[in-house]
Amino acid sequence: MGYSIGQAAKKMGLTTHTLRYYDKEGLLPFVKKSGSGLRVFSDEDMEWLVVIECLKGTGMSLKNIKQYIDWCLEGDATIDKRLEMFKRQKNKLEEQMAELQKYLEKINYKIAYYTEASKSGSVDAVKRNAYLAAEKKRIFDINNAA
Amino acid sequence: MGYSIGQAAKKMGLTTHTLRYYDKEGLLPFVKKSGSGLRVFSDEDMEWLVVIECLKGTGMSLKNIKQYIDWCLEGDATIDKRLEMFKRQKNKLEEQMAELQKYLEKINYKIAYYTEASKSGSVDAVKRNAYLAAEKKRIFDINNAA
DNA sequence: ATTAAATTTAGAGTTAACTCTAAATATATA
DNA sequence: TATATATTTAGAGTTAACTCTAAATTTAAT
Repeated sequence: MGYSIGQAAKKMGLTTHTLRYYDKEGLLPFVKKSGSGLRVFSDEDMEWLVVIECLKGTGMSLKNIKQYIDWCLEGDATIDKRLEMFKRQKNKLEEQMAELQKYLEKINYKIAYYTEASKSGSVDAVKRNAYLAAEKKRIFDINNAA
Repeated sequence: MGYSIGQAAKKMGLTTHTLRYYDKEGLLPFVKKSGSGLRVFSDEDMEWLVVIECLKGTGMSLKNIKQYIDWCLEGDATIDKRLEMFKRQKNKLEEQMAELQKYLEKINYKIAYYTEASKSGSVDAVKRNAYLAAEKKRIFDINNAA
């Protein structure tokens, strides 16, 4: 009915070192210890880890994640702060996704460029390809609108 | 017809310190110096910076970015290596985008959860909301299929 | 009951990517 | 031409997030 730190780490794709580090940093105040002092992760604890992973994966620092967890411990008085935090994180995430979309366009250009270069065995010919030159200007020119 | 390091930094949203650091790490072998030793960034150099930013923004280490730049300096013999590198980076990027999409679902759940909690002034009532409980199980349960 | 594997702690060490400093030189502004 | 601002270098310092170690204790496997 509970997971050892090793089992929890495996489920989350983390190391036990990392989980103990998170605990030391105050990110896992909800994880209980057994009579002999071993950490026992419940299913609910695993859900906390999923939230931590989500915030970390969207670029939040461990310090700010701890802030959120502290607000949770404080109770209902912090509900609006937590709501605002997730709204801000959603905005940040949507900006990240838009940024990645632009990176994808650049990488697709490079793949097209090097695919042509590979065919002809040289980049010189590709530099005279009008379509790729126009795409390059559109996608990479720093003086275009951001 | 060329940018100073300060102008280049401003255009890229970086600091001059960072550009000099990149240069020291071998990422900017193409940037020329003026007669008196000042770096002069051409438009083409700015395009290199855009590529570096793209690779960095999609999670490539500066060390691996340098590897790519070294291949470019080596010439046509490395075209296929460069093509494969961008294909790998595209795969990585698509995985990242899928991951962010999943994070967005989690954050949207949290916003729905705390919006309800904010209305009632307490999280307790929300925990009895059947729809949110089902969504929580679907979105956060570690034992569901990844 | 042995043995092997996992866990505990405190604390030291590592890594990547900056970030800053100081003193000298160069460039732009009034 | 003064003065202010920008740039140069080498090298030191910082930060976040791990990552590892060692010695003791606990748990699981035979």
